[in-house]
Amino acid sequence: MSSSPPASLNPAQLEAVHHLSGPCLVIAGAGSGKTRVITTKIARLLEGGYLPRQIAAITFTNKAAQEMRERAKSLVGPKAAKDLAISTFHSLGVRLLREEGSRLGLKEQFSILDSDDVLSVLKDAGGTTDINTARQWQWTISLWKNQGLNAAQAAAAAKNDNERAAAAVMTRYQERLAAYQAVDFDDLIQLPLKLLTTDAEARAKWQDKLRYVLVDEYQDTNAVQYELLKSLVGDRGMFTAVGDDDQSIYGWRGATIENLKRLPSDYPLLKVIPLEQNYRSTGAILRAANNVIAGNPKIYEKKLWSEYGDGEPIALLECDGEEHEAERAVARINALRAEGKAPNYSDFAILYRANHQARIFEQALRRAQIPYKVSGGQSFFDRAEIKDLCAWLRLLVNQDDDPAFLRAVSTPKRGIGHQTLGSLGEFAAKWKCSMFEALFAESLSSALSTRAIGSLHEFGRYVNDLEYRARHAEGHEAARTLLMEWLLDIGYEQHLTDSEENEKVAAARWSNVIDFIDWIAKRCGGLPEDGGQESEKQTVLQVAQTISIILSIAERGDEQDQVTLTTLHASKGLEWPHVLLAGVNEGLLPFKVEDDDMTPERLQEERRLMYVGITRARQTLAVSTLRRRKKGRETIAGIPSRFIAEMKLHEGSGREDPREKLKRMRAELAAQAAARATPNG
DNA sequence: TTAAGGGTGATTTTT
DNA sequence: TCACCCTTAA
Repeated sequence: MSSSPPASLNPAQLEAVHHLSGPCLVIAGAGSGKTRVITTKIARLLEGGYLPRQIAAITFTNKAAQEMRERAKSLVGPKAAKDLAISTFHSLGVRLLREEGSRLGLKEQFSILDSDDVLSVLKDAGGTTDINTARQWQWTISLWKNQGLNAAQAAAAAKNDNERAAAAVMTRYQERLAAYQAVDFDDLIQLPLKLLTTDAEARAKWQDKLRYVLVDEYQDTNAVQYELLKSLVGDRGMFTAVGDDDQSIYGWRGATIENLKRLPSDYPLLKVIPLEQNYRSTGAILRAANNVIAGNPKIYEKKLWSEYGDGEPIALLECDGEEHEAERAVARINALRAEGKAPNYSDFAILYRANHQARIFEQALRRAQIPYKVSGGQSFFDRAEIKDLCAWLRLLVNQDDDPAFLRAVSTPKRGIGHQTLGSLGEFAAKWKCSMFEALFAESLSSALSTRAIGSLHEFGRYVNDLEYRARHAEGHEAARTLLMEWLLDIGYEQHLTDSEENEKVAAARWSNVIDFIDWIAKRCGGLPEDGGQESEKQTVLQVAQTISIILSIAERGDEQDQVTLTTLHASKGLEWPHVLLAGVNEGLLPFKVEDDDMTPERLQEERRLMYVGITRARQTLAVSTLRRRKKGRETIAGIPSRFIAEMKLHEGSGREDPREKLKRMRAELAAQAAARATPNG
């Protein structure tokens, strides 16, 4: 490998890559090649003597982490790439807690609850069956945790009855997590921070382990993540934060751009490097983006530019209602394809503010027989009933899977409540074993009543029995029989009817369950294939073992030639040759519900959302707005978003507006005449 | 009185 | 699309 990065990096990128002596903040405009900077910098660090495992690159999503590792691999080779500590905030937290959790009284195999698990613990802890109440609590508690508040502090900060109730539930919730030896996603950040701030030995150890830290999407960090980074990098402050204040759109879930503002004062040696050259969009698109974002106060000055030509002017589509908007979107897609400007359907994206806006576009695209995919919607496997059953299967495969145990043991309810599970959890923590293992321990009788132990044993025996049968049921018929027996044994259909008021919903859930059973049974084989041959038979247990792999492949529906429909939020980080921003109306973008006062901060975040949307486009951008929209039975006037005016579509290049062009030419002629009149000043 | 069916309204989401 | 509310019919 050459000693210097590829010559094709621009000066700002080079500066960002080569600044190794201290803290570095890269303000990476949209499409400015930030991933390239991060991966090149990793290569540079390796050359500078860092070991791969000493370099931590932190992202927000698993997908981003995976992509970064891939990109790094092509630059530094597979061996070094494998050892790099590239991970999400949360998986870094998991790593820390697995290794050091004992210092916080956490057993090594603690459980991580997903948001579904959290919801059921909250329902239980708060004594409600109402999902919306529980969701409200979950939301409030999570925000508090993201601000670094514990239950007591939250109680003190609570401003109204709802918040006071949430704080009270939070206390019980935390007790329960502790008893189960479980943590939630927020704890994966909060607890490592607690460890590093209270335990000097652990802090020194980890600061030594991770010598250099790179953070991607820095503008999305919350208060707790800021503190975690701060204690990870210590006084040495060897880190590179890469982010864009103009793309901070997650304030509502705790991200704070204070983290960007604070950085220079917390690290006086901080080197701030803006990346302004854009390698993605045409001049017209960038001009509109710059014009819109100019309405926001700046933290760091930055203006995107590119070497590409001005390109197509931005199209403004004024529509008579949602149906019309969808029709025009379809027409535009067909037109651009007919003109040969877009060979593939995957060159198009339709972006909108709220998920439900996808519906009407789906209808229109289906009618026009244009393939599309809606990203963001929850998949079949995210449904509660499917996750219930997956928990059972996971437990069959691995009895030490505590979250699976907790879910299976309590769905359906079988007289094993949180008291029993709490004691079992404590017992398991004490003996450093899984909850399932603990359940058969002799000495458990000292911790639990005979009756509780009886129920637990009954459950344990049933799981073992089921595991035995699953090991032997082979082929789709045997599988289906077994799986249906299982559902009957645990009374799952009854559970659905009991837990759901609405009979129709319960029936729909049950039908999902049947689909899922069929899906597994089919995978157990023994069915004739295309060649007439029977497929190879597998046992239910074998299929259960591969289920997580199958699920992750099943999710991969991309690679297809389809138009993308997605929310503005989910579009961040992506790009398409042709983008349509839909429903750019007051009330929707910026979003506003009746009688709420829009704070300047809220409006600014909405503006950044618009900015993110605009900068997704490479070649053409269309912005559609509703002149009329339906409200109930009547049609009301739609007001175009203020952001449309802010784009200043008729200013700038002079190409779109002949009047502007004329004015400029006159001014130029006058200037020339003036220059001739007074030669050389 | 109850069930069924239409109409309506909807922030944004990852771990 | 999905959940909820209100109307309507038996």
